[in-house]
Amino acid sequence: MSHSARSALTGPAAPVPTEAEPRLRRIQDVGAELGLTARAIRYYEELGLLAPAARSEGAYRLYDADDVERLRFIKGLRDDAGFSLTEIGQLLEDEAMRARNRDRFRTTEDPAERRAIVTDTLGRVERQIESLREKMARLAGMVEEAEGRRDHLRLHLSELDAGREPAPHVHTRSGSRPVAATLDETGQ
Amino acid sequence: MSHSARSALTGPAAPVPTEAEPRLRRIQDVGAELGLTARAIRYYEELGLLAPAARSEGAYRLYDADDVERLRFIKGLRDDAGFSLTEIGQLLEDEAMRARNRDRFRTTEDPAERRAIVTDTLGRVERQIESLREKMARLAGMVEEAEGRRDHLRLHLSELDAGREPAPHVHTRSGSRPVAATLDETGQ
DNA sequence: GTTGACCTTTACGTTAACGGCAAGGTTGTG
DNA sequence: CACAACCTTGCCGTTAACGTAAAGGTCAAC
Repeated sequence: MSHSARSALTGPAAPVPTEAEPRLRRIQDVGAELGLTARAIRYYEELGLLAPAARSEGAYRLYDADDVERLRFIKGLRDDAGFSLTEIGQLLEDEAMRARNRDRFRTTEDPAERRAIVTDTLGRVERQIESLREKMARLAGMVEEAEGRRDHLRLHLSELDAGREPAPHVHTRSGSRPVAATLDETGQ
Repeated sequence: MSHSARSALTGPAAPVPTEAEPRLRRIQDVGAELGLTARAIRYYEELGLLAPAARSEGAYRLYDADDVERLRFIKGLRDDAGFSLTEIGQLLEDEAMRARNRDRFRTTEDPAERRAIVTDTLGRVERQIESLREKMARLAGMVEEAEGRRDHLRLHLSELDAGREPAPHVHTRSGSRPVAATLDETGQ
């Protein structure tokens, strides 16, 4: 029992996983998992969204689980939240500061300073949340509007099915009232 | 009572609002209200997101309230939901079909056909909602994650304020469990 | 120790979503 | 009618976010 097996699946290039080591992965491997190209990842590093990755002896970029998490976070901000890379940079700058704060926290004993650090970090996180919530709220507004149209159509349809003529067709344009309060979650 | 007044405010260029007419506005006017440049609006028309606008005798683009609504919708999809103009094109194609369906609906008497049309329209709206909800759900996930961090920090802070040392610092990395279930909506 | 898949940097190309300018036409007002 | 402030259609420029190709180095496996 020395080599054999798993070479059939992994091809001619794979980092050696010894014992309980940090588990470092190469760029394309990580990219494939996250749905990012190697170029995109390098670009993010170039923009400073990631710290310069660790390197192998031959200068290959190597990523650990934390790096992958950060990349996943970036991809989330981009795809899910629709932030630009510049905006993401802001949000991550806050994150970087949080990391630095953790260090500062550990290297001081002064309770007042510690409190200040945590308070600062808390503020950053809260602003991050605020930023996300704002987007969500506006998105929610659009969903509600669409749901209003949906409910109107459903009503219309049930009237048709009842064999009667459609209602006066109120033409509920540019409405801002809270439609569909009781019907919430009726779909699917 | 013939002219006078309102020329002091409106400057040397404004469409004449007679009686109860449709109220048509020029491109920059509309753009200013929506936070869009004239160029952007023309570009949207060029991409087919808007139907070619009505024109004045001198070929000026003229927009009515519906056009403005549609533009507001587009801007919402872009800024709030973060969709690309191409994606917006898809969503609006569905909307265009809905409009055509309204016409088809009015020009037929066959109840079966009418039902089919409404059903089709309903399907489109539901897909639109689905699309928005998907984005919202992922965004909500990110918010929850951030709220988890926030709550952790708050706890930490209150411990500091109590004069004690911080808790073991659980290092809750890459967590996927539903943090902060009971603490929901504690902020603001 | 040679291969083949992967990596490196460098650099130019591409697409989306407009910005900006030129050259000229239109409109409401004085 | 003259004027300022808008508008029109080109058309080229720009920024973001990568794609892609070149020229070469690395790495695990055979």
